[in-house]
Amino acid sequence: MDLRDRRRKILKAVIESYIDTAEPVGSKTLADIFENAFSSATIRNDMSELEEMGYLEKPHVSAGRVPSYAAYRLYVNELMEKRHALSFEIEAMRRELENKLSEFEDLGLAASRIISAMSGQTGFSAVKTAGERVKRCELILCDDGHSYACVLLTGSEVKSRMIRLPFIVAPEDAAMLKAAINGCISENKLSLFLNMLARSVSAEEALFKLAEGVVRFIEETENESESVKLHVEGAEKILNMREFQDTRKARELMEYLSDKKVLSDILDSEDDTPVCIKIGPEIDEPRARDASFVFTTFTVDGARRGVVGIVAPTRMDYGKAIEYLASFRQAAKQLNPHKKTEE
Amino acid sequence: MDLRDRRRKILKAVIESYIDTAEPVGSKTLADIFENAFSSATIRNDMSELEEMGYLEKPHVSAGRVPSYAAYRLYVNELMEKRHALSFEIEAMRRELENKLSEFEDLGLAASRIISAMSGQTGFSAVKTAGERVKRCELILCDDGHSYACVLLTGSEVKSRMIRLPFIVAPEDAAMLKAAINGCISENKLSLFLNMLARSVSAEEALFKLAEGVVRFIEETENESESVKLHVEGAEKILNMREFQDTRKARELMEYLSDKKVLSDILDSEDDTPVCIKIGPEIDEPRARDASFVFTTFTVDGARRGVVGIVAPTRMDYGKAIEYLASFRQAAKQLNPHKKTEE
DNA sequence: TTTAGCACTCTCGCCCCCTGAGTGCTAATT
DNA sequence: AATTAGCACTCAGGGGGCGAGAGTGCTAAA
Repeated sequence: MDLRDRRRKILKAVIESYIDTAEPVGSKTLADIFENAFSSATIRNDMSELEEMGYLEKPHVSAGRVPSYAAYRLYVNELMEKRHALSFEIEAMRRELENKLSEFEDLGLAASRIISAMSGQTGFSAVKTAGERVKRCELILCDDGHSYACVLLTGSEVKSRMIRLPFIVAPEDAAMLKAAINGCISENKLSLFLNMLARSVSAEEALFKLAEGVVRFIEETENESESVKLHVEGAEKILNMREFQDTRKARELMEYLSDKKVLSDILDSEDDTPVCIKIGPEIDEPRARDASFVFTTFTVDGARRGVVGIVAPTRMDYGKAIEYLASFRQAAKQLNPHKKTEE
Repeated sequence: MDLRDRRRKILKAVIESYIDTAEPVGSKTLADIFENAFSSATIRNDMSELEEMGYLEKPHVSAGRVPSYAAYRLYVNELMEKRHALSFEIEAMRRELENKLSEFEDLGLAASRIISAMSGQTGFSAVKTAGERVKRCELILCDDGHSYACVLLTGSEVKSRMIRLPFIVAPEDAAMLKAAINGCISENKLSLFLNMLARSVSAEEALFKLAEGVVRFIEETENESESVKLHVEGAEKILNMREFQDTRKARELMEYLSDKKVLSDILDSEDDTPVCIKIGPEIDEPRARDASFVFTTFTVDGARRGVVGIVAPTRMDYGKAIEYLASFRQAAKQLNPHKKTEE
């Protein structure tokens, strides 16, 4: 039995036991786990070495050992057995995604709910609607005769809104308005157009109201598309965890999670691995010291991009989390009807 | 000084002091509040009467008194001084609502966020999109030449979705498809139509895919429209409160709040008062014993209806909560461009 | 290099006591 | 009859002391 190897085994066992029970792990417990292949004294020696190397910590002198953040990092990088997403899991995820997506329309909301429900942990998502411009608008007269459905097309999305008017606008006028607006969109002269229109018709007139509504909708859509939307779902789940029994810690984490600005910093730091892991202090934020974030980017329709992930105590089950997220990523890809799955 | 009157004053003072400090209130504190208009002994006598009447409770013998649920009920019904929504507050709320609404599009999400942010408490919302049928669909060819924006009109809403196709569908074919589908919508024969179509063209064909996409979108929209969507925002805020320092209580409440089914029960119980209040055990749910719900219905555009409210400990500031919600209600009404505000 | 044995340390739960806040009752006062 | 002063009583909460149990590090033997 190679010494290095035994130490790695011991470290792995400590981490896995701690993930499972949230209790510090003692030498005797470990000896049991290894069915006394080596004695508790041997294990004590190794553990004391591992402590010096910075992988283990003692809450106090007689409490067994707890993995350090460095240990978790080593664990996810090297020690952990990597499961890979099972096809039936991907399939379940895909169905769920399809359902929820039509139920919510909001991609981020759907993503965070699914991942939270499936993993039983707190889920989060950030979706940045890439800063796209509106390319074209359409106006559709509604059956009530005095409302128009305004439809905007960007490169990859449709958005629509009802514009209600106090009076009737003739379809011909609406058609003209549409043509005029579409003409101005490309040249970025919408507000100019609105000013011009204001001079030729009264501001009270329905046609003007319609124009105003359309222009505002376009502006809002373009502005919105630059923003990032964050969701946190199932926040109560992390409260069940041992480490957040301490009310102060729980509160601080909840606060951090609802602080959208800070959270988005983490997500910006995404690297190129499919599933990214941030362990405790790797996020530069004291309130998140005891939590880890596991997340992945995903695409739907090849265009709308997002980040979805799981927040849990640092002693979370990283293997499971990675598995769920990989499944989600795959599932989202399969939703895309006009591209083949690559990976 | 009429005795009845004094007792009411004392009860009011107990409640308000408790709302403020979350500490049981003793006779001496009260004597101070009344600037020794009556002695602590007198107050003790009255308090003991009030206790017998069920309005006050003792956590233990030497801890001062705490209002009972009945006391809060009496307070909101009779004792409390009713503030009314200030116009500048309504105005601020309206602006906020306009912003957020365009930012989120999701009415419920916007409502819960606004009310949570403004009140500094946990906010929630439930929006039922009244079970409306799709009346008409439109298809708009996108610039990429092989995607169609599918737009659905119900009586009061527009919904849109991009349908991407692997191949090109000729605009004439799309126009025909649209006409056919619109013909079938009113007679509820969509699935029949799809079957029929399947017989005349291959299921692989783009036209069929398009038809399928449209029909699915219609079905989803109609199903969705019967559902209720719930949001809870700023859940961490209630954790700051004294009464939820107890982790078990906090967890239970959070659990209850994320249990969408149960929460919707409360909301169904809305009565006809503009702002409805449910105090602790008035909700038949042990996990919510220590919380009160203050909520109101609102309408935007005269059509989309919802419920929005505040959850807080039973000792919340009911006056403020009511004020915020009344403001919100007003603000939502003013958003509606084609109806005059009535109230 | 591994293991058995042992003394040592520290947390945690328990009990006890003390203090302070607030009460209820009684008797005196208005 | 209503109010008030005075006093004995109760009880939660904090602090200190104590013992049990868990786990360690060290030493010496295998």
